[in-house]
Amino acid sequence: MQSFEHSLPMRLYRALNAVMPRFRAIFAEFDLTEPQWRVLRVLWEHGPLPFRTVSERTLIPAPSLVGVVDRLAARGLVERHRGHGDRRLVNIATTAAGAALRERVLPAVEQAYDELSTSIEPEIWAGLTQGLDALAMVKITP
Amino acid sequence: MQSFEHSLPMRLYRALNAVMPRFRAIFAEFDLTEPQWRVLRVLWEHGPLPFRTVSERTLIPAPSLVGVVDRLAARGLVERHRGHGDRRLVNIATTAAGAALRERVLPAVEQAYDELSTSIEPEIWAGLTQGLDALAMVKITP
DNA sequence: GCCCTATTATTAATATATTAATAATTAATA
DNA sequence: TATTAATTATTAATATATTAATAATAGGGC
Repeated sequence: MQSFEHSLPMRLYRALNAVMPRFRAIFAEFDLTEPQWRVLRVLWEHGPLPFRTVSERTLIPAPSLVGVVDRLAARGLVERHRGHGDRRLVNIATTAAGAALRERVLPAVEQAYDELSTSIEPEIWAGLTQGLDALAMVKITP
Repeated sequence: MQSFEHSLPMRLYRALNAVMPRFRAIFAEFDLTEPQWRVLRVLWEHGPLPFRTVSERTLIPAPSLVGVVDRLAARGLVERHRGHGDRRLVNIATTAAGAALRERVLPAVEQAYDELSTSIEPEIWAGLTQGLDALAMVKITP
């Protein structure tokens, strides 16, 4: 029986456990959870997007995203707009308040990210991202 | 603004999203969730362990682990035993049924793991695990 | 135009994550 | 030894993940 703690999934989870608390502490300063941050982050980068696209780019499952958007909308940070052509679609867009939040949150997060990336040797970092991208392309053959 | 989707955390999440569904499908065949599997897995490997140790080795936060152990115990797969020396401690152990489950679950999981590891070039895999271990040691300086 | 199928967002039900608080016990220390 | 502090498991409250089901809409074939 191979060692559980040395398995690839546990290594992935440990890496996330080591890295994310630092970022979540920054999100919490602005009363944002990590999924809420992800939604704002993709909207800041790409502008208004269909619900489904937000789900795909944030990796937040659609049923979870419903509640995340609900809470962001309740705080006046994002808005839902029913699609004009296809009326099944719902577009998500930041409000003025949601857009303004960017100038306060992004710098702190980007600084933490810089500190993270500079704390790893460039060759290690490169091998890591290369391996992660290879994993992400693994064919799922159940 | 750096691309969100190319950030290291999102690469980690995408890698897990690509890899884990295959394993969760196997767990589900035996009516096990992933956290439930992790608890059984460490007990199979190490024998009875204190609650706190199970939490650390499975990476399941203590408050979550309470419910996970509750449900495994309700199904007769594990048991709680109050510590004899330090009566704050709670030891977790598999029952006979929990131990027997191992012979049915482990082979399927190990086969899937073998298929995963052989689907990645050995050098890529090595660079990946090296990078993940480096990340796991990153000092958290908030 | 009608019927069947597919897509989209949502709801429902259960399990887990996260943070803070708590009860029971143990250790430390004056 | 009496009291204070620290540790352990648990509870509570809220948010998210997961799977299945559902309502509304859209498309395709006839």
